[in-house]
Amino acid sequence: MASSVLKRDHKCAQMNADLAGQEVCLAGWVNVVRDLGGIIFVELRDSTGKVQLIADPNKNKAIHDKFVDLKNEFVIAIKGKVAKRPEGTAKSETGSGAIEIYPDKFELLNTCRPLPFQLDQGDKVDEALRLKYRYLDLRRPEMNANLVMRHRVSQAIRKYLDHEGFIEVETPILCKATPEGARDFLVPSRLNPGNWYALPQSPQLFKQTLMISGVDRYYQVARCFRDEDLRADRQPEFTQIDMEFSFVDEDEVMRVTEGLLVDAFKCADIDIQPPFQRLSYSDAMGLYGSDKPDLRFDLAFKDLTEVAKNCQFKVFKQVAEAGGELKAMVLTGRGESSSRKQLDLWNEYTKSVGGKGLAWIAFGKDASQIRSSGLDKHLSADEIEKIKTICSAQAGDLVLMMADTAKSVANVMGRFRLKLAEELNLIDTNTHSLLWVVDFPLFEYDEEQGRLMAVHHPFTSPRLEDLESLESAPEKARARAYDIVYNGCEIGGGSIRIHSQELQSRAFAAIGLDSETATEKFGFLLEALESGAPPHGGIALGLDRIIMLLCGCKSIRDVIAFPKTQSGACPMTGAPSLASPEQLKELAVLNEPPKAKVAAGSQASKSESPQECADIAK
RNA sequence: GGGAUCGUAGCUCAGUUGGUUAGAGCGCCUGCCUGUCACGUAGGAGGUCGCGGGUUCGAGUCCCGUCGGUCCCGCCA
Repeated sequence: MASSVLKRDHKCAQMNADLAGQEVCLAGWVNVVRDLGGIIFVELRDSTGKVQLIADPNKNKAIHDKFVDLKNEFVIAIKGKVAKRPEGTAKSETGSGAIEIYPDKFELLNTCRPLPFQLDQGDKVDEALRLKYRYLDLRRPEMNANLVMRHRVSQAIRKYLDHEGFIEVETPILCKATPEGARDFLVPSRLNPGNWYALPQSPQLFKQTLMISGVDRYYQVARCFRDEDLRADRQPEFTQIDMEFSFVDEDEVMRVTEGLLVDAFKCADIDIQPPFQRLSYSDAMGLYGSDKPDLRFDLAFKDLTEVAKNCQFKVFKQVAEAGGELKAMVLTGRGESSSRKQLDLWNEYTKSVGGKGLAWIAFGKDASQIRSSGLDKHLSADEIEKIKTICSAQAGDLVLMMADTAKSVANVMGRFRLKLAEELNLIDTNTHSLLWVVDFPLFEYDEEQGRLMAVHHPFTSPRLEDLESLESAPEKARARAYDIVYNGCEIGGGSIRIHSQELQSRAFAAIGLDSETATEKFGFLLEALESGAPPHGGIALGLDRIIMLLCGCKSIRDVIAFPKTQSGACPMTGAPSLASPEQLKELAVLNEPPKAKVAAGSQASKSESPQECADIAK
């Protein structure tokens, strides 16, 4: 087909009644054809919107003859006069719905085969199919809008960071594997047989190095790679807004991040007010059972451990004496309306997520009316009154309680809190809750590996007052780390780094990284720290998640142009696929005989014999 | 690694206790229709019930396995 003769001079969204009488040239896709037998209406869609074209056989026979053959998703260009729609036929008062176009020139730029799914039903179509034909999926205005939102936010962020004195620096994709953290993606090195690059889990070490290089403030819209199992909000490759600052403290990192988010949220017409609330990790866990609490609703935990300690109810008392906790949530006004069946269901839920069970007291409107999970038999009236007081419960309220180890109470009640909020519709979707969670512990004991692990990463600075405990009680040391949480989602996190070689070595030692291994893995960093490293710190924001939330999507796949399925496959291209024996040989990669399992949609690889690949292993 | 759930026409789905020729809406094809905007209307084509095995006189339906999608746990500094 010849290239376009007609030259587009307008976009659909520019059409309005003010252009009536003017000649315009538009190009786009046929959204729908409504052929009434005589007159034909064609909806033209481009990246900005839709506009109605008319072919009237009495007015322009030639155009009508061509419009008869149009089908959905044909690509056309037209030139014609804009006309205000006749009285009573306008679709909207303003914009392109108020006008229609009578083309007098027409060019068919491309046809379109019958498609595997209808674009106007895209939101209902199986996601595997959408991914296989992603170009069609993205053609849908809703998906297109997500891409535009992502672009706008990225632009706003770049502009903001430029103003704040950041420069964008690109860091390598082919990196060195790191011992801590997620599983690495590995890339074989042809030039160094048997050696492997790792794809970066984040540009962490490079950005710290840049600070030592005298780059005052760095940022990057950085692709990161982690070979872990996928979730609705996790892809094997994802994008971070990665930042690092020289000569900085927590307050400045937070100020800059807050300003950045203000500008980003503005792209979605959401106004947020800095400074954001700050909550310590221990308060977050103690009050909400989560290190990323959703504060759009309350349901904060009340601590009843004192009551448990002194009561005669064995279940409570034993837990309290063993160092555990008794905690409660109060459901206002649900004392009478919550049925036994409902409470049983909740009890079952808490058990299903690892809890030991739910105790409850329902206070009736009349003070003498109390229902409970048998607690009135084990607790004195005095103790029940005490519970009521500590919980600030009123007549008609329901108190839900759990006794267990602190860790289990936080975990189970934290989840239960979210379930209740959703089930009872306690979340006001118009509120936007942003908060900082601070004072994370520096290390956490890992049962599996039998050693301490860095909670954030091993370059995180301890709080100055906790320096001593690095050796004496490392699990008590708090980190100069911070997470940013939006509506219960972690959208970013960072820390002030260690900038002294001596302290960095102590931190490595605390997680059992001996100096030999540390030197092998991070020798360059330790050397760099000795070479005039400025104090520095930074943060990384999860761009995919932020865009997902701003777009109101349930999965980051909807805001990533070409995402992967839960098994890490790309149904459109067929990645990953088997490598040829020649490739493997050249890369000096021996492979196990594959079990003939081929990733979804992997057409290219189907023709290859797994046995062939196995042969060169010998 | 584990749990849950889904897989029937191009798409979205229905399909009873296992029982005749597997249905609907949309899309597609062929007509008719001059102000539609989910256009209307008449007709037509279109099925490896994901795949393999089993039970049964008989399987879309029951059982086992397997592949794929999604959600979750583990995992993700």
